Amino acid sequence: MPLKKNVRKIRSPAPLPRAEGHRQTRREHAIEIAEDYAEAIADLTLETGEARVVDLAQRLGVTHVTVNRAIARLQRDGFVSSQPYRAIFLTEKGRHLASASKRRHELVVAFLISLGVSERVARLDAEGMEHHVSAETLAAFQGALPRKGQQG
Amino acid sequence: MPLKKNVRKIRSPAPLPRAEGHRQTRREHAIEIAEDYAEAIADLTLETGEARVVDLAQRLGVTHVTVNRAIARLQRDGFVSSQPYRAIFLTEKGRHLASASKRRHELVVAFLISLGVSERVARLDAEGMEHHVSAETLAAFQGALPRKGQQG
DNA sequence: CGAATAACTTAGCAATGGCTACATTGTTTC
DNA sequence: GAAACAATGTAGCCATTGCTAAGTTATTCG
Ligand SMILES: [Mn+2]
Ligand SMILES: [Mn+2]
Ligand SMILES: [Mn+2]
Ligand SMILES: [Mn+2]
Repeated sequence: MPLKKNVRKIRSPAPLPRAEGHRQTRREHAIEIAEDYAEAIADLTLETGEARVVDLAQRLGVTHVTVNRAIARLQRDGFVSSQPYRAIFLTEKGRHLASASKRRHELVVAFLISLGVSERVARLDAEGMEHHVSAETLAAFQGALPRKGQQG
Repeated sequence: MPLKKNVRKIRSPAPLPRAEGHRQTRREHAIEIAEDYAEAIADLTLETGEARVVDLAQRLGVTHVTVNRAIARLQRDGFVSSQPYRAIFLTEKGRHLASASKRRHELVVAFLISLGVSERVARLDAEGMEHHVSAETLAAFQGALPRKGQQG
């Protein structure tokens, strides 16, 4: 029997509509690429002195064309600055995003390893999980980490 | 100094190229919607007797049009069967996906709560994290869960 | 220096997944 | 049974994110 009218349901204390989780997930996905690129650009700059399109493509597992267009979006959104045929640089905003992302990423990896997950799988899973770990959950991960309680 | 040729680097034991994590993440994102819809359809069918477009839209936080097109893709991929103006049903394949997804989802929520994360945030974060939790990591979550070691 | 090569850019295709506006079909209600 | 309404479907828009093919620019090397 389709087309049955929605009955108004009586609820007690507003129990977190399920849609909220999906909305949050979509929001996180919308900035995920910015986070991964920022991290990669920061890493490459540190490791090799500059971030080039080809190296980003290699590291992210996409073609250089995909990187090119992503960089254009990141520049539009204020995360990087770039000029034609030159290397890519993070803006202040981009550096902040990179360092926050990098810290969270490494914490997630360390936490998974501390749980007994193999390093390989920890690194693979963390690449996706990291973007959905809120501040509260990150703090819980950090708190559950064995030693060096400070932050080292 | 841009346009510097890539130097061939000498490596020892093949240390998991970083691109692999990003590739895995993209693969997971490609089936994420199927997983969430399968779960939602199974839940609604159990709770209210059938899964209707409006109820799915409500639960997933999108418009009914978005649901409609998603259902078309799911049917194309063999996860659901549907006829115009009728409710939506899971295929065998869809039911399997739903039950695996539901089990993983609930385990992730329970694990986060056991870590001290508030139920609200646990539910919000789990909605995105779940799709990136591999079998190995899920087992580690389960192993770290307080009691009822079996699976209840 | 000029040719070869590597890196980068541009053009254009496709799938996904969101939307609004409008059309159609079932269900309820009078 | 017809009007009103709820639900579903269709048309068409847009942004993102992947791709291949072809063109352009910078670097390197003979
Ligand atoms: Mn990532
Ligand atoms: Mn994700
Ligand atoms: Mn779920
Ligand atoms: Mn989910």
